[in-house]
Amino acid sequence: MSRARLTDEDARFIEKYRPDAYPRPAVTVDIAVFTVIDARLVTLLIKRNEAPFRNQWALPGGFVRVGTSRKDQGESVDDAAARELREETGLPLDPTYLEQVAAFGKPMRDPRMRVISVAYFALIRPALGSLIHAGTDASHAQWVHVSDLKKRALAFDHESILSACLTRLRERVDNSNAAFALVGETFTIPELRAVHEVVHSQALDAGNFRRRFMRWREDGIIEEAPGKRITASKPATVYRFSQSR
Amino acid sequence: MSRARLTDEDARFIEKYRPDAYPRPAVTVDIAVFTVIDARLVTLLIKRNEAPFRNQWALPGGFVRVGTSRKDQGESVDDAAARELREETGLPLDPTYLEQVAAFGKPMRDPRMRVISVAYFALIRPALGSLIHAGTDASHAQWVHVSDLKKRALAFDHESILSACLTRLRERVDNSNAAFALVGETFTIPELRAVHEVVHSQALDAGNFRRRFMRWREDGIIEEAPGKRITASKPATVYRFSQSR
DNA sequence: GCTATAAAAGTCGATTTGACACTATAAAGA
DNA sequence: TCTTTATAGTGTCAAATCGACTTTTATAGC
Repeated sequence: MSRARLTDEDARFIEKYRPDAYPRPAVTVDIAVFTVIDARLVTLLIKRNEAPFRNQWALPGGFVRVGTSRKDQGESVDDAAARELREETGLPLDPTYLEQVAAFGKPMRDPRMRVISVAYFALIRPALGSLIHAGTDASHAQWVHVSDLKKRALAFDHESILSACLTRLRERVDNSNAAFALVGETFTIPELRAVHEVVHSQALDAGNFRRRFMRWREDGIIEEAPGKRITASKPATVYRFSQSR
Repeated sequence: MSRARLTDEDARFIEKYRPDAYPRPAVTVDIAVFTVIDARLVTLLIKRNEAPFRNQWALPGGFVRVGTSRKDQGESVDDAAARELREETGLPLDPTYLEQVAAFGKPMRDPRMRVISVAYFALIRPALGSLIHAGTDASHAQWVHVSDLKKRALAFDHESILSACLTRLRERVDNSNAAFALVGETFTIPELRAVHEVVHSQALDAGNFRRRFMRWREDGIIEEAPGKRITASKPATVYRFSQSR
């Protein structure tokens, strides 16, 4: 498919176009960041230090930077999500996994003004997860066990957003390569199984999971890595994800 | 989960808040409307009669109506999609199926200004599909065979949007009840099979599809309806979708 | 009535899945 | 050093599912 061309007429029209004719919404991104800490699925919450919902817990996120001219239209929504993630977590590197979930656009979801939010979910490797908490003020950012979320009241409609992100996460762990972003660069079969178990909060048969794993291996999705993982009992074979870009 | 409450402080803050601090994007909805006409999957395209991309084909859609005050924040994005669908198709009733697909937010996707678009796909029953074309100016709205889309250049990034909507449609036909929105209120097994075939553009084994169908029936998703569908050969049993709201 | 056609029903082997038993290998402790 | 314990890794089996295929049945059209 090739995109339709802009005509001279278009160019003239655009030159004259005054974009202030209609009121516009503010657009934000909100990100459900997941990782696994101590064999439990956790998500990052930020304590707001501004009204509205000051001192309440919310998902990390912020406004999409929109440029000030026709030529400079600012950053993409995806880039805004990646940037906010970097800024709020303080992580130097790109997230292992970042995917858009949906736009949330009910009126009055923000009492200040009309705000439409695009939700993302991000996955962080377990080892990095602990860094975030250490780096920032502990009272400002907090990893919260997903199983404890029911007790929490979140700002805005972030409970709905988080719920949608969780559903999407579970779907991706089952049917795509998302789970590999929740283990280390190298991992054992039981480690990967633990991720699946913790995401679905249900135990999986070790033998059956291994069979499934071996099919991924045959399909070239994962490959054996050198070394063995020393555990309290029999050492486990170590693997790595093949599509490491 | 209960939402966090607004405090008095919030109320005072909101009262003083001036929402014009940062530039905002325009937000639109774009809708891929699908139906089946003459046993082929088609989507509705609209010929733009304004710049940019004047006289080019585009997906139906339009701007989300944002209110002018804190109290009146306008319509929800979902409502905007339903409204645009009504307006552009002229159909009096609600669409049988309308689902958000994703937000498209790259800068420069609209040459006039920064526009973020939320994409939806809608499904229309076959009988109603023909009405639309008849009702509007034929040169203005057109049902296009999905298999012929490669040849068409569409305005904006509507080719990407349409492609994402098609992918989602196929996923929903396979794994949810979307297909029932592409047959009549009552339908036969072969009619429903034709929908699956046309969406995936591949023939399905009649016997195996029937077996799958019968499992849906056992699960109470569909139920037998009175009467028989008269065909050129053996009459077919008629069914209906059970969850008719 | 005969024929063509498609709905409807049935068959069969291959594959997948879930539940479970069994074996192998290391650490830990007596 | 021998035994225990834990868990990685292997194997088995029946049930469910799936794809390809055959057979029966009911109707329209000739």
